[in-house]
Amino acid sequence: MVLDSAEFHSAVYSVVRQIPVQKVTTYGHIAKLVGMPNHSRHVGQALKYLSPDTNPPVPWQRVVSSTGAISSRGPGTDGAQRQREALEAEGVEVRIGRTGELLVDLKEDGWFPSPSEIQIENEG
DNA sequence: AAGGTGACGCCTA
DNA sequence: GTAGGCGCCACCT
Repeated sequence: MVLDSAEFHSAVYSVVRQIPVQKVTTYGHIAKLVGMPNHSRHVGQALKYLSPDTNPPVPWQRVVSSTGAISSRGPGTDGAQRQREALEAEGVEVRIGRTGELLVDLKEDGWFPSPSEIQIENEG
């Protein structure tokens, strides 16, 4: 498996598509599920390179960092806000941290299946 | 070719 | 509970 391959991307997408509504998981856990536990950053890359018209859709809003924080994507961008709105529209509670960070409760809404509980397109 | 960056995560003070 | 440092590796300059 090569990191920047279509294979890697489709593996990531197939996992993300299996996140249930009103649940969230982390970049790191997805990395583990696709068999590359030290490549959480590349999970973010794969989502970043998603096109809006990807079909079937990939619920990228259900992926957050290991602390439960929604990644800001840098000061001039609205990605974090759009992710918050998408999550709240699904019924997921999003809190605001002291420094204005958007936080979800991983204890309550986290979804961390073992690899055997999911299907990975490339391997199945 | 070389160095910096990033939709991250873990370990240590 | 918070902050800072380091590891990670494809991509961009």
